[in-house]
Amino acid sequence: MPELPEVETVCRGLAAQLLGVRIREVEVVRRDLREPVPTDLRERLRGQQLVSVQRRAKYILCCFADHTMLIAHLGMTGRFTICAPPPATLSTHDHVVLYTQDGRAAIYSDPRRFGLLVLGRSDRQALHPLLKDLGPEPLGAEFTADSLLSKVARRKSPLKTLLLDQAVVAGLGNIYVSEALWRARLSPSRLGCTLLRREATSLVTAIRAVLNDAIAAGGSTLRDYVQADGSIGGFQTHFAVYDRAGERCAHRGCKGHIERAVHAGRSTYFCPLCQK
DNA sequence: CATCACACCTGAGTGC
DNA sequence: TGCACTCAGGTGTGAT
Repeated sequence: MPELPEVETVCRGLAAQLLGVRIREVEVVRRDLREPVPTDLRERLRGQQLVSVQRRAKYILCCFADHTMLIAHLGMTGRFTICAPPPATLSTHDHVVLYTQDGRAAIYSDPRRFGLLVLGRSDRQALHPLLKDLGPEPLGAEFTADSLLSKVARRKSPLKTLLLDQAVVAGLGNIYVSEALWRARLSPSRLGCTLLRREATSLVTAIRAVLNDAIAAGGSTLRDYVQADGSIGGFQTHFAVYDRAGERCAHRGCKGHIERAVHAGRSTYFCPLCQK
């Protein structure tokens, strides 16, 4: 579910609402997420003041005044929403609640429990095991045609698979990889080692553009995803290819129809006529 | 190394 | 209405 634009939107919502607040209490309903919720989460966060909310790849990083950092991942179905006042009873899949001193609650929910909540230190962020092997941020200055080429030039996997690899570029998921390849007119089946320099340039541009468009729309909601304030995203109506098998290709003058294929077990959508 | 099938878990949708 | 089955936005593991 939540890919970079969705996680970015959640981070912005959390930051806008919660920067500077103190955690009054922490309630852990169940610990068995993708990794166990740390047993000392409550004592580490209680009384702490939130000083920043950042995103790295698909991770939400909540940094507190003493450099304690809460690392959250939403998996496929996770939500991180702010409630005021806190609900009288929690829902089935609400796993962890942060109650603030000003009478609100940040609720972490995840039906499938593919997400996680763990602790790290904001002053040693880059060394954390979950973060240390991530590739460049696609919206950052380090992500260029050269840096992309250096990571894929010797790889024999399809571009679809490579772009899902968080060590190649950090934050793309199944939807935005299909959308970016369509915008760049590159076939998802093209092997990394065949990518030309000018193609890498268009791919970098396409990735940036689709991510920026999706962030501007508040992300994409297929089913579970909501922003921090509970509202749904708006980009799902702008998909050119994702889940649009059989429809006409939207590139001007292209007579193709969108097809579905499978790469590494995941659906890929593309136009066989204009993506080369 | 690189690649890939599979597992993790729940819920929604489909077809009978 | 119920059941069996497939699929889903992610990622870590282990086999090849």
